Amino acid sequence: MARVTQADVARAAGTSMAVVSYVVNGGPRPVAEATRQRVLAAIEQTGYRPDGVARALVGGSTMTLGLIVPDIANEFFAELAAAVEQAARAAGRTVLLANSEGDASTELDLLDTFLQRRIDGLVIVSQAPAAADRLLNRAKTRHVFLGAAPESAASIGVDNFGGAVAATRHLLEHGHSRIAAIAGPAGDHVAEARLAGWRHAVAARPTAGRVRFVQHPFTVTGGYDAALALLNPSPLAPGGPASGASIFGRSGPAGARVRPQAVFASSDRQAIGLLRAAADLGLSVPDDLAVVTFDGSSISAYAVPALTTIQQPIAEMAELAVRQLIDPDPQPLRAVLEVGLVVRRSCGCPPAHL
Amino acid sequence: MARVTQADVARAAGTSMAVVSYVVNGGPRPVAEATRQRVLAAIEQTGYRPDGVARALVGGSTMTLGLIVPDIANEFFAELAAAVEQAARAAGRTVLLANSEGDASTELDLLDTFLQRRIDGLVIVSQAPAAADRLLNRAKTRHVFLGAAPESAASIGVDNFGGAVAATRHLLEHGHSRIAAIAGPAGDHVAEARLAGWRHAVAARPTAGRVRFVQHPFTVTGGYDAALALLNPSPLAPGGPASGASIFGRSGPAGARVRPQAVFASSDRQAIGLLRAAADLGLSVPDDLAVVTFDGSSISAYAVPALTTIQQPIAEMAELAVRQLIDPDPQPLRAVLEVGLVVRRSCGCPPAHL
DNA sequence: GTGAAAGCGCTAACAC
DNA sequence: GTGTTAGCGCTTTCAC
Repeated sequence: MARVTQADVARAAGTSMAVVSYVVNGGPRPVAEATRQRVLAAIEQTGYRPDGVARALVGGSTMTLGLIVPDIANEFFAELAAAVEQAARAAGRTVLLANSEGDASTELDLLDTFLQRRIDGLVIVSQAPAAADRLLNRAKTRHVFLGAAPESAASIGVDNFGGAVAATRHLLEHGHSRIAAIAGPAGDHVAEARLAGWRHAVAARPTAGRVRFVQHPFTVTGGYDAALALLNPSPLAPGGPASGASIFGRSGPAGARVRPQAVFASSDRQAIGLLRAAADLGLSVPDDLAVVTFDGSSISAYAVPALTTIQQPIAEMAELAVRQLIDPDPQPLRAVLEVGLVVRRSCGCPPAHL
Repeated sequence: MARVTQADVARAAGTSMAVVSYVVNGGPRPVAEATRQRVLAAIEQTGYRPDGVARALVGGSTMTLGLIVPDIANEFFAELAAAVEQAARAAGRTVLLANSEGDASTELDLLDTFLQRRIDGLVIVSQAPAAADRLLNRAKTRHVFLGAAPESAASIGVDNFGGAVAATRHLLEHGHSRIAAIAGPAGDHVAEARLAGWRHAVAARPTAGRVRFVQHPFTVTGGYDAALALLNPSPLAPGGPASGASIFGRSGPAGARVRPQAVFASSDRQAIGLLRAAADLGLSVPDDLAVVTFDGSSISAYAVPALTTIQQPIAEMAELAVRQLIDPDPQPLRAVLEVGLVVRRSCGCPPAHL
């Protein structure tokens, strides 16, 4: 018993393939009710399932959306993937997933593969937006960038600057004046925007005194190292990561540093590293050190203490992206979504429960 | 400029479609080197990319593997997905991902969709193994179950019992005698195996006195609730989840309970909830309460204190699964992989660093 | 070594 | 309302 095809159904129903197609697809031609029933019965009886591959070949659409992220094991992207898959499924689409591993050339290879698979559209957190955009345009494949994106392409981003400002201000409102920052890698678009937001907020209170920031990867170890650089009374060992200068001038010799009262961490993962470093240094969060972070991934809620964070609207991003990809006539999209402050324990606000 | 097809290339190279196919696929017939070069040039010049859909229609294979998990946002499954995608990519396959949301009927729908897409094989963490197996067998689609699986199907599991024994023994070795357990939901295959392991280990030391366990979902809140039930001196509010009896007889009235010195948590997520509950109750981990957990997902390393855990060999599972799916002649597979104890801080062992 | 042609399973004109 | 038929882009037999 090989694959059941439309021809088999047609035979069983005593009709033609075309009619079978019409009832399966509800068109484009009408079918008499009686015939319809016979076909339905035949489908039932034969166990026929339309072949998506053949369908895609003739019809044009594969009903498949691609998703490329740097690392699906990262909770932020995992949550994004879950949201995209859900939105796609709700729209009857299936999603092809791949990790670029943060590597531009891997990403381009992946794109090639997806294009050969004739995906209908792509959601991408890109390492090489310009190149990706070019490739996708040439293939006439719809796509939306999340985060970094070329000017002319559809994209969805969040207000990184505004979020960082809000986070830092919240710390300011707690009465802290020495608020340091753990920034993302230099040159990263998102990292720079968040750093700028922090800068903007602390600059508003010149009494803030010596304010410092360090630039580290968006990882747990990145946050750990950053925290050590920020919190350690002694200077870093040679070869350690570079510290940023105070915005009020170069900070004094390490021995003279005043410990920050609070830290704005640019990502949840970094904040997790910071928490560990604080624990290692015997510092209590939020009593000795207040912390606000950015992302709002589930990890921030699980941490002890729970992290006050700037929440990204992941579900909204996913829905918007999917909608854009399947919209019959899509408008140019260049969304910047609002982020919200989620107050939990790490900033020093009163405890709330799970 | 529409899609570039093989015919275009053939025309440009002054040859036939068949020859183009031969050079693209390196067979099945030989091609003269000179012709080959002309074809290659034509491909380059036209920007031809083979169409995967058409290829799949005739060839049979879509070079696509499916992955169905309950929830990709769960770090354990996210890590699994990353590993599966990586293994698949290394083998030239692409992965179609979907979330069953822990729901059997959603899972079956998903299966249907994947089958229509003609996936070559499927890796599944199933909610309805028997039904899924039947469907997949009927469609002659290869598949491997992770975790719960029908007897006759290919499956990969881990030694849940042995892992739980090792975890509990480690706690015993720390000198604790009152070791409670947070089990997964009753009826869950994996949960039962881990619970049995804990039982086995504590039974070996009858001096353990009153040992208790509670059954809760494999979630952070499940762990939180479980911890409250285990650690609170006062009885639970009415309507709270049921507590298991002591294996040495029903435990006494709540007021008379002795607080456990240690807890074996059946999953990392539950342990995270436990950590939070302990903090809320003013209990220090590991000083007041030692903890060992199960899974070894990244979250366990990030927690403060870092969690001592039973690590599942995720990469190995993924590689084994993918290999099984693409193996030209697959042997029946019924693997039970070993798990390892990863010692960190939560059990009371001396601190180690990030 | 190369090419013509027969499908893979389906949809959608286009006739009837 | 229903059936015939021409492809969709590709692989692969089979002749030359």
